[in-house]
Amino acid sequence: MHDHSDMPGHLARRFQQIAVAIFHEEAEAAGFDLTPVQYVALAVLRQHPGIDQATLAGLIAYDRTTIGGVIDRLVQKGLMARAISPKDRRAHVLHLTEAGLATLEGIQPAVEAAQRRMVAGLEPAEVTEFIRLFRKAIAAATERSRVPAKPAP
Amino acid sequence: MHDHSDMPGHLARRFQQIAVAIFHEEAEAAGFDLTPVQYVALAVLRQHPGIDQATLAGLIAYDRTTIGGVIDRLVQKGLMARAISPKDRRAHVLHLTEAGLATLEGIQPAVEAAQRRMVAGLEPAEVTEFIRLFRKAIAAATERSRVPAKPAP
DNA sequence: CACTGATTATCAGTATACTGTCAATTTAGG
DNA sequence: CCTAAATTGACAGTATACTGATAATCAGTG
Repeated sequence: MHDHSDMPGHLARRFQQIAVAIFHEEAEAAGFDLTPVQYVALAVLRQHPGIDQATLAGLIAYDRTTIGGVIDRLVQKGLMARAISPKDRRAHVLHLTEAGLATLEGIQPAVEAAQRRMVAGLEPAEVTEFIRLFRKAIAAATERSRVPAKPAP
Repeated sequence: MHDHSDMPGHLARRFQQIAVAIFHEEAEAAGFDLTPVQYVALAVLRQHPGIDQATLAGLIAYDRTTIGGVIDRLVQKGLMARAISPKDRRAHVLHLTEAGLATLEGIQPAVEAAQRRMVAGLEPAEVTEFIRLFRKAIAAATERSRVPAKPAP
C-alpha cells in the first residue's frame, strides 16, 4: 500500500536534498562559498540587526546548538560580528559586517535563481499552491516542534 | 518581497525538520530506536533482498558515502547483515535479519502515524495535492540536472 | 594476457541537526 | 534582599549528508 516514495517524510527529505544541491550549484556558479543555512542566517540578521543567538535561532527555527557552529563559520569568514551584550552578559549580539552585507547583496540573484530551479517542474499556479501547502502544514505542526519559530520581537 | 519564509528552500528545510522530529517521537513512543533514514533503508531492503550498497543508495537517493555509516549502525543493531558478494568481491550484499524484519513490522503503525501527523494541518485533498506536487517537482529536478546524482564531468 | 576505464566501498574533511549537560547570568517570587 | 527558576551559550556525543581522494576489483579492448 505505502511505498516509501509516497510518504511525505521521504518526499520531504528528497526535496530538501535537491534544494540544497541546487543552492550550492547556483552559489558556486556565482562565485560564493555560502551554504543555504548560512545565507538565511545572514539575510535574517540584516532584517534584525543586533539580535542575539537565541533570537536568531528562533526566527529561523534552528536548534540552539546548531546556530553556534553556523555563526562560528560566518564570523571566521568575516561576514558576521559577535559581541557580548552590555544589557545581558550571557547573550552574544550579532551584526553583519561590510563584507557580510556585500556578500548578501551579491549572492541575491543566485539565491533567487536557485529558488526558481527547485520548483522548475511546476506550473506557476502549482508553485503558489505548493508554497501555500508547505506553510499550512508547517504552521499546524509548529506548536509541537521542539524548535518553534517565534515572531519577531 | 522575498521573505525567507516564502522561499521553497527554507520551507523544505523547515518541513523536513518537523518531519524528522515527528518520526522520532512516534518511533520512540512505540518503543523503537530507529531514524527515518534507517527505516527507509530497512523497508527498501525488504523489497529488494540481496542488493549491494550502491544499489540501495540509488533506490532511495542516498549518498554512497552516507549509506555506509547507516548500514554500519543497522548491522551493529543486528537488523541487517552485510556480506561480500561471491559474484563481485568489491560489492557488499545486504540482507535483513530476523530482528530487522520484526522491527520493520513492529514499527509500521508508528511510521504511518508519523506520516499522517506531518500533514495533519491539511485537508485530505490537500494532502493528495501536496504529495503530487512533491513528486512532480522532484521528478523534474531529477531528470533535468541529475541533482544530486553526480554531475557530468 | 595486459591495459584502460569504470565501479564499489572506504577514509578524511566539512557542515548541518539534535539530545543532554553544564556554567554563568538574569529574572521572578516571597 | 535572596533564593529558585529560567535563560544563554558552550561542550560532548550521535547521526545524516556531501566532496574529494584512494584501494580493490571488474569489464572491455587490443
